[in-house]
Amino acid sequence: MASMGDWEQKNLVEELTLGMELAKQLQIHLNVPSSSRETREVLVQKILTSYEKALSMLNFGTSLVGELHPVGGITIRNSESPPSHSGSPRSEDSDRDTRDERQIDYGSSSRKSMPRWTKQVRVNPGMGLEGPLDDGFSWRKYGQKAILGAKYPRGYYRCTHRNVQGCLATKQVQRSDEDPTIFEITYRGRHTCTQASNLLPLSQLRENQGPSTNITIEPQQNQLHQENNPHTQELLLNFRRGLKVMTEGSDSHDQQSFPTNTFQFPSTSTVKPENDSLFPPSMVENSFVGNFSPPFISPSDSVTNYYSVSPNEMQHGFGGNKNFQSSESELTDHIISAAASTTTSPTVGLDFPFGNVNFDPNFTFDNPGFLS
DNA sequence: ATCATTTGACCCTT
DNA sequence: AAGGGTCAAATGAT
Repeated sequence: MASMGDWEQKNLVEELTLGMELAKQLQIHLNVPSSSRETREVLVQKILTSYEKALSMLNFGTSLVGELHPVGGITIRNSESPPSHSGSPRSEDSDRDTRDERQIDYGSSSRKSMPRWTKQVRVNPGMGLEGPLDDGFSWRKYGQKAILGAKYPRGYYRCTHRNVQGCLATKQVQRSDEDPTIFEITYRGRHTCTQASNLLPLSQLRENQGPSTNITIEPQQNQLHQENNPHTQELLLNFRRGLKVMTEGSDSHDQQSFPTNTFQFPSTSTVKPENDSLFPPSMVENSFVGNFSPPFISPSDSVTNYYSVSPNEMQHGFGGNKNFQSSESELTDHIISAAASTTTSPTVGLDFPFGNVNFDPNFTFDNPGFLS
């Protein structure tokens, strides 16, 4: 992978270390009867966030694999093939997706070589999404264009910090005309902005490691002007609280290569609701898809993930899942799901190999083989 | 006043 | 040449 700056690497190590510490705490809490479930869930969320951030820093190959079965939550599907099989009718785009990104070149800044991956998000009709389920990144819309053969226009977003920090991450949101409840989101490029790591300041996290910590991954000031709806905040809070971690079928997948999966809904985003053509009010009251994107980028060339989102249920919980994609992208190792903390399993299943891992502060990610 | 979105024009890729 | 992607001025929102 491209050389990583010292600053970034240091942050990464810090993040991973923090995740480990949190995991240990969780382990302790699991054995303490007096520990509330909420506390545990908070820890889980922190862990997930921590690893999420680490992955984001790494621009590591994460892809959503497998299925999620929250109580009406989100279904995630991953596919290497164009998404037409799952509802998207626009083979042109899909073809292009698979065509352009045969080689990933993280070191190059050329647009062509930017990593790209696609996921699909389904929003069950009949309810509006309460708030911006976002990926922790701020997106700014810079264009919208009608696409040949598509009923709905495609929205173009870039990282808000493009100018300030030169972050080149972009995403496109395309609503499926066959199934208007499905939105195809294509991510491109890597977030180089510091936003990702600022979402959950380490200092803040560490201050809140006590038994009665509250959610700390709350919107930072830079987003306050954008989404002040208390209801929205509450929803996001619920998302976080509802996060559950489960693993499944995690037979023997190289656990040394971060078999973690995370999905987060940081309440930070500056993306506004889409216009009606893309996001009818009947479906989304607030921008959903516009904000719904994980802060990670898959190194695989064209990965399609499929989310089925039921906003009703999402009020109770949500979850996501992603895996590092090795050569076997079919693997469904770990599933992270979020479900209502009041309606689902009261326990958190954590099979992550957090055991006795220690991170060497001098560890270098240039280490050949680390990522392979 | 500042920042985000909209939208037509322009550029680039195929 | 056609279509997709981006730019940037106009407009809107805060």
